[in-house]
Amino acid sequence: MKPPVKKTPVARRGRRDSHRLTPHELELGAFFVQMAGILGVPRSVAQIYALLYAADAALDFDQIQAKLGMSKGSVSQGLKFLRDHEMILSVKAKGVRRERWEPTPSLAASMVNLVRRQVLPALEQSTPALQRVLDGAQKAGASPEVLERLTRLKRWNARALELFPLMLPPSPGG
Amino acid sequence: MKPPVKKTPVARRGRRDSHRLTPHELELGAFFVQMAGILGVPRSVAQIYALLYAADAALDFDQIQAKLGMSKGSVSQGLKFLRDHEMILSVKAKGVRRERWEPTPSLAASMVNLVRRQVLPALEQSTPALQRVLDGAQKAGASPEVLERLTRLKRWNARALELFPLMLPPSPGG
DNA sequence: GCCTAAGTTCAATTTTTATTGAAACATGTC
DNA sequence: GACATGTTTCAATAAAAATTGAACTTAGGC
Repeated sequence: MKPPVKKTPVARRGRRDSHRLTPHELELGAFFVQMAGILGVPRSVAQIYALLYAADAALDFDQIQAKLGMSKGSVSQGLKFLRDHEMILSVKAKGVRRERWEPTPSLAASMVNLVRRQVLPALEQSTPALQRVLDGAQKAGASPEVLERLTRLKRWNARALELFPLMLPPSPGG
Repeated sequence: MKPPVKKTPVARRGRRDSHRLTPHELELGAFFVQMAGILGVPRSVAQIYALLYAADAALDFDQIQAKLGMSKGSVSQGLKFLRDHEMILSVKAKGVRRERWEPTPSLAASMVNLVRRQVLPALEQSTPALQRVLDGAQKAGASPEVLERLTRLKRWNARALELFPLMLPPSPGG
């Protein structure tokens, strides 16, 4: 599995694009990349977010691509991801086609969104699955210990499912 | 990035090893694999854990290998991971060389361990990094908005760092 | 309504991560 | 202390995930 703390993310940097970023932009990038790693978000997405986060003004597609030295495809997909998770907002001056992007006010809300979308569907799917597992074990004549374990697991899942929305409410602003 | 809900984990199954597992063992395996995916734990580890979780008695190395049809290397590394994270216990009859394994009583405590080990080091590393970023931005004459954002981020990190050990205490049994 | 700049899609490729298996290493038994 | 059994290590390989870039689509100004 991926090591607890990444060795060094040298891979794609060093291919002469880092000179476009200030040292503190780079370090903030590394921070977001690390956090993103924990949440299973790809590094390119984290880099885009970090760039916008440290930017004095909203940036457009080409500025992002240029600063990070990344492909159109990645920028497009990255912005889509960030949009879908309500982590960035478009700032549109009218009469201007080109969109410009800035981070949403609340990073906390953004992260909550992210976690919820990963975890909630999994918990929901699990409820009937665990019931089936328990039934199966019962019919197969499993030991009391196993049945007890599985029952606890099911209860745990149910409780998580009811607690989760309370901890991380839908989106009442941030 | 990995899709929110895995398409189908057909890959390595179907290579004629699933017939060794009952339907409910398989389904529990799928459940743990999914949860593991969210936490960034490889599927082989989740499969081993699921197997032990649904087992009436502690299992040894060879039983695990046979039931899951997986290599010695994977079993060894998987058990090491689970041991390191205190998710399984060895049940040793004396005079018997071979170790046998069962899940630790508290799954909750196990998962807490897992999350802590991923998150805490990241948070700790981040504290000085974010300070440097803020300093850098200040010296570079960043806008008040950016400085404010970075300051909030730093406070957030500090708070997470102090709250985390409280939410997920070291290991007072479970 | 046409033309072009802006953005998206997706198959091919690269990069990263997980798994395998054979050789090396332990450890209990006689 | 030699042997056999049980386990770990790690280089090679396979699988999964991220990234690229060129072809395609969309939207806006004229």
